[in-house]
Amino acid sequence: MGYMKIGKLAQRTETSAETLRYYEVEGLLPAPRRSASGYRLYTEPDVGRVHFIRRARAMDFSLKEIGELLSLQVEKEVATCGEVKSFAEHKLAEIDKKIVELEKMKAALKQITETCTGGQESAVHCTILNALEA
Amino acid sequence: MGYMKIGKLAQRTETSAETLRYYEVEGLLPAPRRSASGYRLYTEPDVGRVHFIRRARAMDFSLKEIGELLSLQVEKEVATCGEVKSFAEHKLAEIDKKIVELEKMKAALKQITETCTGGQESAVHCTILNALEA
DNA sequence: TTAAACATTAGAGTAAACTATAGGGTAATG
DNA sequence: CATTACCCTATAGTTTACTCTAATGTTTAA
Repeated sequence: MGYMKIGKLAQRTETSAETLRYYEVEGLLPAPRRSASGYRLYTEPDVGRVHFIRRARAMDFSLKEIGELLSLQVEKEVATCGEVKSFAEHKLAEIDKKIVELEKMKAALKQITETCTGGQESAVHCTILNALEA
Repeated sequence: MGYMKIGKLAQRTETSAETLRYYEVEGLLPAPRRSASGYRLYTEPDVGRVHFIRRARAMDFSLKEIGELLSLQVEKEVATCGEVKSFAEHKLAEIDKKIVELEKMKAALKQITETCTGGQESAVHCTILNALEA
């Protein structure tokens, strides 16, 4: 008990079975146990792992980057705390950079949506178009 | 006078000539005048248009979306300011969501770097999944 | 004047992240 | 038991946004 097949995992993580198999090929998901007939049998922690992947993807992390983040977990028996810490710090800096970039984008877009009336009038004076041109 | 060939436009917009030709094929740049020998001859407004495209790309608008924005621009008389605004607001919401998620991940990583001693012991307690679940 | 730098086209290649298809076997339902 | 739903592998196709190649013609500078 406690095992689920790929369809269930797909459903619970709002992913397709194809994508899950793809993640396995790409090394993001460990090859799970198999049933006698060869079906993949997943466990609860796999759900968390897939959720993590999906969340990171939504943040535009590449699968490669996600793999690196996840490797923090896989190698926990082997890696020293120091290694993990410096890796995490490195990733932290990257994330900070990403946030800064997004904040810039946000500021630019916000400025233009705020000055735009959003009304029915023609877009001739719409600042979004003007702002993007400037 | 006043005309420039593709190399010049590429240089002034920090784009490659290939990319400019690609934008033309994709309908983002209108087919320009040609010299007697068939060279593309661009004018000043083309610089602005390419800048517009590059800016929008930097804000993660897809080429398709940019095409829509450009057509709004072309149809300035027809399009309403509201149409343009809701377009930008949609993008803004997407960016906001990404930032929120990144902040979560940042917190998780920060927790790791703070609880990690950075010493030689095993990293069992240093996983990002644990941190995110907590 | 001739070599380089630059332009043209058509078409192929690239990378990432899926998504779909074919041709099977297995499990669950009535 | 049969039918439907599900799973398997291997492989091919898709999308986006370029990027490169080949074969060839045109400008420009020494």
